[in-house]
Amino acid sequence: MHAVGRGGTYHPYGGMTVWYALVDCNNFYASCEKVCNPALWNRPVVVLSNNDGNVIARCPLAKALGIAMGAPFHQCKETIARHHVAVFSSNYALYGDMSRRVMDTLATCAPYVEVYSIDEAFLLCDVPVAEAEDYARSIKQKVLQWTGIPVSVGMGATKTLAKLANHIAKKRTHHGVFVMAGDSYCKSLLETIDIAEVWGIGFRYARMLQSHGIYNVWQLINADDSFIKKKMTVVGLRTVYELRGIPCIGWEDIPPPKKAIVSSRSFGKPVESLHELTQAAAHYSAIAAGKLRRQHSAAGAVTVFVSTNPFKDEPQYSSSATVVLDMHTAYTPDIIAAAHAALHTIYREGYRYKKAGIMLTDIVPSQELSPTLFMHMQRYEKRHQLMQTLDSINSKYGRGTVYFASEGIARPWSMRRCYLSPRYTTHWDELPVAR
DNA sequence: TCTGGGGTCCTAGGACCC
DNA sequence: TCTGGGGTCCTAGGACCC
Repeated sequence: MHAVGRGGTYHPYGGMTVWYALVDCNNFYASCEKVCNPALWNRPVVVLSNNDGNVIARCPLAKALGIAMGAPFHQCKETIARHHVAVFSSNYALYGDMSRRVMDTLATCAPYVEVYSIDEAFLLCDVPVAEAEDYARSIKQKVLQWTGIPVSVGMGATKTLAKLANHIAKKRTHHGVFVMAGDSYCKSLLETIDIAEVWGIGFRYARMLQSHGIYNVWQLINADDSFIKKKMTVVGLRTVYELRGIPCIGWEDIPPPKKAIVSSRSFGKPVESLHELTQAAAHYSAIAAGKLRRQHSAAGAVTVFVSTNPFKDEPQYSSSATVVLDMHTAYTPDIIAAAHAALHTIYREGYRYKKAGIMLTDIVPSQELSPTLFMHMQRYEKRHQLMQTLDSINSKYGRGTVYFASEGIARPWSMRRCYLSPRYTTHWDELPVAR
C-alpha cells in the first residue's frame, strides 16, 4: 500500500525514530484574558464569538457552571449574571500576540516546532521513551512560567497519536501530560477511546463507522484497509495508518503560502445601502491584501460575496461575483477597486444584508512578478513602497492606525464587540497598569 | 434577540482534445 | 453497424480541521 504515504516523514537525524509531541493551550482565549487581569483568577470567564453571538471558550470554573461550548450568549445570560461570570468579546489582537509568545517558548524546547493553529503546535521529539513524560512536564512548566498560559502535552509515534495522547492528557489526567508509547500504547487503553476523538474523524465519518460496528480506536486500527479507503478515501486510510503508528502526515517546517485568502464578517446590524456595503468591501479588501503581502504573494482574482440572514423570515438573497485582475497584485487600492466593481454587479436593493466578504484567489509568489508594458518601473516601485510604509506603521502602532477613506470612518456595520478587553500587549495606550 | 470565520484536500463528473 | 479510450482542466460538493 505505497499509496498511503505522502512524501514520508522528515527524518532530521537519519535513521533515528521520529516522534511527536502535541502541545495545546488549555481554554486558550479564556486563559489569555486571565493572564492579563488578576482580578479574574478566581472568577469564571467566558469568551464570545464575533458579534458576541456564542460562547467559544470557557475557563474550568465556567465549564463547571454547565455553560456549554457554542451556547448562544443570550441563552446563558441568566447563569452568567447569577454567578458573576466575566464575559469577553473575542480580542484577536491579544490572542494572536499571546500565541506568538507561547510558540516562541516552544521553539526553545525542541529542535523543530510546527505551529498548527493559534493554540497548538507539534514538536519533534528527540528524547528516549523512558524520559518522555519528564520532558513533557518540563515543556508544560516552562510555558506556564514564561507566558502564564496552561498547556496540555501529548506524545506519540505519529501526529495522530500525539493528538490522541493530548486528548487523554486533558480528559483523564490531573497533570495534563500523557505519553502514548511503550506499555501505554495498548489494546486495553485504545478500546476505551471513542473514534469521534480521533483527529480526522468528524461527525459524519464517526456515524458511518458506527453503523458498521466500529466504535472505538482499537476497532478502527483493526479495520479492513479497502473498506476504509472505499468509505473515507485515502485521507481516512492515512488516519488509520497513523493510528497504527506508521507516519503518513509529514513535517511542515515552513507553512506553505495560502492558496486562497478570505476576509468576511457578519455585520453588527442588517445593512441595506450600497454605500455601507461598499465600505465593508473596502475594509475586508484591505485586511485580505495585508495578509497577502505578509506572505509575499499577489492575487490574480477577487471574489465578493454578500448574503442576507438565513435565520430570518424575510426576503433572502445571496450572490457572489469574481473579477479577474489585469495583472497579479497585492496593492490594496487595486483590490478595493476590483471588489467594488464586483459588488456593483451583484448588489440588489431592498434586502437586509447580514454578511459580506471577499476572497483572493489565483495567488502567486510576488517575486515572480515584474512591471508590465503598461506600468513603468518607477510607478511599480512607488506603489510597493507605499504599501510597505502602510504595513510598517500599522505593525508598529496597531492595525487600523492608517487606513483607506473608502473603508469608512464610523462603520455602523462593524461587528458588535460589547465586552472587549484592552489590547494589553499590542497597543501602547492599552498596556496593563500595575498599582 | 441570537445562531463565527478561515482554511485544506479529495472525488466525481462534464467539457474538450486527439 | 460501429459509437473506443486516454488525457487534462475545471467545478461542485463533501469531508475534515481549528
